Parts: sequence; structure tokens; C-alpha cells
Amino acid sequence: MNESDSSNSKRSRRGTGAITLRDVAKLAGVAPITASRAVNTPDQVSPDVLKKVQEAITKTGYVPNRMAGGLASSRSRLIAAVVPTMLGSVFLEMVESLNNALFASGYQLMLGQSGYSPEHEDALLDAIIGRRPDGIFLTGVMHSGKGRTKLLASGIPVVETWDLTPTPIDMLIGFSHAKIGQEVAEFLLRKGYKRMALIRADDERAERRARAFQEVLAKQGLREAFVVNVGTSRSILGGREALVSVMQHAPDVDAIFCSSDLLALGAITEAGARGIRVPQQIAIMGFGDVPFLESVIPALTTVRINGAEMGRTAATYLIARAQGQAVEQPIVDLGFSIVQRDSA
Amino acid sequence: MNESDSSNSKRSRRGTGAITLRDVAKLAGVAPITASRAVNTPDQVSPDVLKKVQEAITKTGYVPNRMAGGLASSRSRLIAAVVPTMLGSVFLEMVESLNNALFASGYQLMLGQSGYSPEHEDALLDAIIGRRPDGIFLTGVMHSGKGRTKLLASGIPVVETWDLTPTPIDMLIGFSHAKIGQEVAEFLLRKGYKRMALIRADDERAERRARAFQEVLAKQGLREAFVVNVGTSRSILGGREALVSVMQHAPDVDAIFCSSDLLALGAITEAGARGIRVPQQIAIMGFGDVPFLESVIPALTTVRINGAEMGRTAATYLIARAQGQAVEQPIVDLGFSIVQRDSA
DNA sequence: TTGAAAGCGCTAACAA
DNA sequence: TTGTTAGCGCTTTCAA
Repeated sequence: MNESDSSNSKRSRRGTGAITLRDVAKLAGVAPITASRAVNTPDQVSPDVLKKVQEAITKTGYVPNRMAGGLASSRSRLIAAVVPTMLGSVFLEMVESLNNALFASGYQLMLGQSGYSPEHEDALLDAIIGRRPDGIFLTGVMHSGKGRTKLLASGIPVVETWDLTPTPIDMLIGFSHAKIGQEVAEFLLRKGYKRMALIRADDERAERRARAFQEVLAKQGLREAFVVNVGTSRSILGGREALVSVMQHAPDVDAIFCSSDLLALGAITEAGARGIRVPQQIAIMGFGDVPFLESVIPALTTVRINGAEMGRTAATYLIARAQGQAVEQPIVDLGFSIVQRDSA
Repeated sequence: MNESDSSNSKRSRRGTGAITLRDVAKLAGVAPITASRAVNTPDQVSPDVLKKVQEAITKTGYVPNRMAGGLASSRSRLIAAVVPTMLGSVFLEMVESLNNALFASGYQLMLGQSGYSPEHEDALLDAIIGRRPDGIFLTGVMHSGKGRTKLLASGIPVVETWDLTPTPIDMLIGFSHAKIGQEVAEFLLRKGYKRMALIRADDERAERRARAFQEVLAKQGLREAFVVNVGTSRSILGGREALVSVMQHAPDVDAIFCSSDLLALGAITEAGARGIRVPQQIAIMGFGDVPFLESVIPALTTVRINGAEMGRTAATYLIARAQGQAVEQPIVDLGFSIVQRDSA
């Protein structure tokens, strides 16, 4: 019945029974705050105390409760990432490198999927902000006024990606889809192709590339590209079906720009099945330069986006801001490159 | 200078300045706990109060701080998932469905990547446990004794997946890799193939499938399958290079079992490049049945793993346990199926 | 270098 | 149905 017995209080709540910093401190014979310093800022503590605390931690198997720490310090060491989907595989490299960079600096990644209804998006934002992450990573830019307001009001550092916009919420690491559409069109024109088609998923950025692509053709007085919108079926099957559609409605097409490598692979596959030779009869270009598809035959001519660098840079920026540092160049045009291989 | 001015205390810490439940309660003219109930258990509150609180929330833009809530209630509404990598794409469906199911029930997903050094794994576990998630999802089973001890000691519900083991930490949703290896071998034998090869990535489960595969051959008195270990290059290129190796060292092989669909696609690609007809000259099988690769040509004969169901079921189990419910069948053999298409 | 006190924002327990 | 009180486990602030 000594002081360490706390079961005598009337309304006690008693936590989960897990080891707390208190227990460690008691075992080490120091105050809780000293144990805290031994864990977080070991050089503010004498070697003797440090050793005792470390021993106590090992003995008890103590794992600090980051929820409590986060609440007390208002630093959650959590970064939220919003990704439309992983299945298209264009975002994988980016998420993977983001996650790795964050982890290396002691941050955790919380993943949220967007791309559903606006209500879902709203709920997702609330769920994210409710966690008080130290930073938010967005795939794409936030258009919804409500969403922008919420993010702005939260005061949490935000990185938007995969696009350029004159009015980012905060930081921005992207590239110009219009420029891609334009340069791809020019590239194909330079190669001598004249009757183009576009196979694209139903997303706004693909739309932007398509529009710029068409504008170049228009300026050259060429026929408008025939467009197949595959909706959300960004698979090989989607690409195959789209090629069928192209052959039906515009059989004389000599070059196709697809909105993803996977769609391009599908188109190539279907072309093969129909005895259409790529690129001799039809040139096919992809988008994304997904690493594990690089070696298909014919090797994919595509637009390279450096997802890994985007993830890394975003992590750097968000962590800097989380630690109160300024980011000198918060708006970055990451650029892109056309990788010429064999399919166009 | 009335009661709402709190700046007169000496040692005040003042939080981030964000809207808190207190502010909402004050505005609505109720006690904080009442506002809390209006948010979390609205039917425990009178319609009148509910309305006033909701108005106050709208007016202030209040977003509850889940760190504080989690700390107070010891329920973080966070689930951690450990995935070796996303890049191989076998795990994508699973992660996506896990995340969706969790979000629909008000849980967030924290993503961690394993597959690096043991120290990394250790740090990852500490980072996860430190967040006090309500559940932990593991891709694969935890072999490390240290890891098992940590997880067990944490008392957090755990689901292991993608494998069966007689000694799961807690819950288990998997299937038998040995059985897959065996059934694939039998399947190929039934088709009349006799000179086999294995193309596999360097992971333990692929190893298990390979061993069972070889055992069947041995029992039949057939030649041992020629094995190419591609290490971590689970890409199309990896598959292509592996096929080259097979052709060099065992040119008479008539069937190949690959440890992933992507490797199989690579092998098919290389075969095409060399004028080897699939399946007439070589049969090629994959593993995973990745949805977006289903329509390659020749259509992939493969082993179907239902990743989406695995993710969904895991979410259901973890949420049930997080809410204190028991899971009746905590160990599930999800099975698999051999999907016969054209490549074998 | 160490510690005492206070409080981060919320909810459990109890009381009315 | 509503409120009071205490406390979740940690860190900030101030003091020694």
C-alpha cells in the first residue's frame, strides 16, 4: 500500500495498462521529463542518466506513445498523401519514394484515396485534417473551393503535384500537361505522322494533354485526332478495346498517343493480334514511363515523368516546413522528357 | 477582460490556436462533453442541442482532433499495413481494397514498407506500435522472433496474410504456397509438359512454391526444373533476361512457371522476340492474376489470388477486433485457383 | 543538468 | 439528457 499503488482513487480511468514514460522514469529513478529528454534529446542529459533510462527502456520494452507526444507538442510526425488510385501504376514509384524518404526522417505516411464522389473527397479531407498531419501531399491540384478553403484554414503545409497551376494552395511540384500534349504532337509530326488518334482515360490531366495535342494539329491544318475515352479502364484490356474502336472509326490512323503506358501496351497488343505492325503501320506512344514496362516489344516510346524525384522532393519540402524552415523554391516545374524507343 | 480571456495565466501554453471542441461548446452554449456527444453519439443528445452544436461547428469550421480523441479513448482509429513493396503490383489490389474498406468504417490506413534490413523492420515496427494503431496488417507472416514478441507485447490485433503458418501471431488470412507449387506442377504434367523451368523472384513464398513444384517432379521421376532466380528485378525485363538464361542452359524446356505475372509477361515477350511460340513450343504460367495484365496475348495462364477479398476480409477482422468483438474464424485459408487461359 | 507544474484536446466515469 | 471532474501520456514552460 505505498505510493506506487494508484488503485485507490475513486474515479481513476487507468489507461491501457501499457508501459508509459512514467514507468520507465520510475525504474530509472528520474523524473518523467528527464526520461523524455533521454529519449528525444539525449545530449541534454548526463551519460549516467542516459544509461539508466536506456536500461529501463530495454527492460520494460517501452515504446513511446506518439499520439500523446503529438498532442503535447502539436507535431504529429505524420504526413498524409492523397492518391486517386494505385492501380494505374503511374503513381507507384512516387508513393514508394515518398514513403521511403519520409520514413528515413522519422515520419509516417497516411494514405488516402480520392477519385470518388465529392462527398468522399470532403470526408477524406476531414479525416486527414483531423489527424493533424505535419504535411499533406496531394496527387494533382485541389480544384474544389471547399477543399482549398479547408486546407488553407488548417494551416497545414500542402504540396500539390503532377500539374502546374498559377494558384497553388501552398507548394507545387509538377509539370505542364499542355506542354506535353504539344511536344508529343510536334514529335509525331516531325516523324512524319499525319493522321492521329488519342486513347485516353477519363481524367482531367489527360484531357489537358489531349487539348494541346489537338491544337497543334489544328494549327498545322491537319485533321483532328480521333479520340477514344476509355473511362476508368486504364488496363491492357482498355487499350485493346480502344484500338479496336480506332480501327473501326478511323482505320487510316498512323499514330496514337495514349494517356498511360498500360493503355499503350494494350494498343500494341491488339495491334499485334490484328497483324498491324508497330511502328511501321501505326506508331504508338505511352505516358508515364512506368519502369517495369520499359522492356516490352516494341519498346515503348513514351513520356517520362520522374515520379521518384517528385516523391523525394515533396518529402523534403514537407519535412522542411514541418520543422519550421522555409522552402526557397516552393513551386517547381519538374519537366518531362520524351523517351524515344521503338514504338514510335 | 472577461472569463473568455485566458491570457492572464502565467505558464499558459496555448495550443496551436485552432478551433477546439471547447470553442464549439462555448458558442453553442453547452458543456464540452455535450458537444463531444453531439459529434460522436448524436442520438444521446436532444435535437435542440444537436442543432446548436452543428451550427457552431459549421460556423467555426471545427475539425475534431483525433490525436486528442485517440489519446483519451485509447482508440486511434488507425490501422497500420506493412507491405514489402508496391512496385511488383501483386499487392496493389489488396492494399486498395483494404484502404477502401477501412475508410468506409472511419479508419485511416498507415502504410509502412518492409523488405529492407532487419534493423529497418525493427524500426518500422516501433514506429507503428508507437502510433497505437487499432490493428496491424502484415503482408506475409512475421518470422523474426523479436518482431513477434514486440507485436504480441503490444496487444494490438494483427492479421498476417499471403501465407499459412501453424503459429500465427493472431489472425491469419492466407493460402498454401506449397499447394500452389504442387498443383501447378500437376497441372502442367497433366497437359503433357515434362521439361520444366522456374523463373522466380527472391522471396520466401516463391521459394516455397518452387520447392513443392520440384517435389512433384521428383516423385514422377522427372528432371528437376531449371531455376532462374531474378533477385529483385520483378519487371518485364527481369522476365526477359530470365528466359534468355533458360534458353541458354536448358533449351529443351517446354514449360515455365514464373513467380509473378509480370515475369511471365517478360518471358512471353522474349519468347516472341525469339520466334518461340507460346504455348506451342513453351508454355508459360504466371502468378497473381494481376487484373490489368489479364488481356495480354497470349492470355496468361496463371494462379489467381484474390487480393481484393484478402484486403476486405482483413479490414473486417481488424475492425471487429478493434471494437472488442471476437472473430469466429480468425484463421482462413483463402485458397487460390489456376486460371487456364492461353499461355499454357 | 534536472525537476515541478501545467496543459495539449479530448473522452470515461460518475453524478445529477 | 446534461454536466463535473479527472485523466489519457506526453512535452512545454519556468525554476532551481
